[in-house]
Amino acid sequence: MAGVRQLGPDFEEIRPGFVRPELDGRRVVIRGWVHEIRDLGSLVFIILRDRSGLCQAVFSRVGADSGLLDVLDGLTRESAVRVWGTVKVAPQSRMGVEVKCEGIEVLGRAVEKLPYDVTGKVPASMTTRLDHRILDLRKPENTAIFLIGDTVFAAIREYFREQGFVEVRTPKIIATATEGGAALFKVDYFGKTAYLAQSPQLYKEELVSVFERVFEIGPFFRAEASHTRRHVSEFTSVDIEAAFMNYEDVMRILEGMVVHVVKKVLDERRRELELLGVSLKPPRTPFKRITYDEALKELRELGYEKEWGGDLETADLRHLAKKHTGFYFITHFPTAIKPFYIQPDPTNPQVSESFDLMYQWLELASGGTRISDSALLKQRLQEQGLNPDSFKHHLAVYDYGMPVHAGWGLGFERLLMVLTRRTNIRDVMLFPRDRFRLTP
RNA sequence: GCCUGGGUAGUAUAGCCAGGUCUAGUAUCGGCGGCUGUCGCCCGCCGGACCCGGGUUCAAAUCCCGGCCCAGGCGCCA
Repeated sequence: MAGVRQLGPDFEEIRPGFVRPELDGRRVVIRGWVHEIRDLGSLVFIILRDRSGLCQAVFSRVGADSGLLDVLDGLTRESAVRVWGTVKVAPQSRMGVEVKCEGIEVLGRAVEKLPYDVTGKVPASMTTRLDHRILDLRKPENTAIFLIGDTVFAAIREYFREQGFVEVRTPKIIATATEGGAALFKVDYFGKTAYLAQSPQLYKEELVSVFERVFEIGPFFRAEASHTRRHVSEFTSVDIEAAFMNYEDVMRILEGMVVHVVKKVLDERRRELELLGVSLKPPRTPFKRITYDEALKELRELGYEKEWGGDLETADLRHLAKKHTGFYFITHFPTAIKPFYIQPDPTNPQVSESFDLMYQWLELASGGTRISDSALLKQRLQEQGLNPDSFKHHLAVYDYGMPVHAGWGLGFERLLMVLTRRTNIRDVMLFPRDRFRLTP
């Protein structure tokens, strides 16, 4: 049976979440953390927890030896313990089953006064929670977020393998800004100035000329002084790049990935979704697609006049979200507001073969067809005020047979926010780094 | 970088506008005692706080100035 391991003829090891009425009468050993203690005098109820769930252990003080009484008297919340006893169906308990225990051993003692209320009876501010993040993560609903995240990682990798993509890792310490735009963190690199990478963009493009289809899941860094619920300085990006594809091809790959991820989470993380109170269903494909021009028209209809050529601002996206719920694409942004490597539409170079994946007003991903022509790429670099000399290694690759290619980058944590219905990105990061936080 | 709001026991808050009745209230938490069916256990007793510095005033948690720290939003972006 899942979660049960035979230890010997008399005792099996079992995890708290796997204690079920069907195991009535089994002699078990359980390891976990003390989630709650309800001491009624002669009777002591201890709720044990590990990431699999909770179970109730019952101890009787009547007839217990002094050693057991001492351990029970000194027991603290959140201590790591091992208990042993017999599983009993217990109609008088809400869980319907409990473990009638004979013994307990403290494996790691927690102090009496914990830095904040781990039971959740009293809410804690984000600052307090993050200052004591390990304790905070032990709350079942917080643990659940990262168990779902684990499944999302696995589902993404599985999907790309099926699609013939090769997982790669690109440098995170780089010599020059890759795209301009976002501010970079400067680091001292043996006396030279280097930067933390803001994206794998140029490397992944180069790599399609070797592997055709690549993807990377990795950390990237932005030194923006942003202070919002959806920005952090270190985030996880899911990036793909594929040869012989255009923006429409990679949009299909992107929506396919989202659907695969949702299905997998529904399959494997039902308990965690329930714990979070989230009901999910796989979105229908294809996702809705509107062009930048159509977005401006819709904004105008909603009473917000916007001049052609500017980027869609947060306020605009919030207005658009009234019409577009769930996932949708905005395509064909003006070439001028996109990075230099985005392919202009050949029939109308003012607009580009680009797209953003939105969830309501939250931007999840952006991508497009890339320029594969060396001369055009140089021209675009210059038009954006960048110096082609500092891109000479990159440009050289375009002389060695660079195919047509396209790709996108998706903010992993933003996707996890959507899947777990969290409104603050810090909730879905183990140890977030933002403008004002560098520890723990 | 800019704008707005905030900092009171371990945690979360009330009090601040309209200074004195604050010996700073409540919940949770922790300690001690009681309880054989708890499941946000319950009951009794106890413990613990006004961010730092300066100023105004007979009197400051409350008003003013400076500093430090935090939250949210904007711009930018994933």
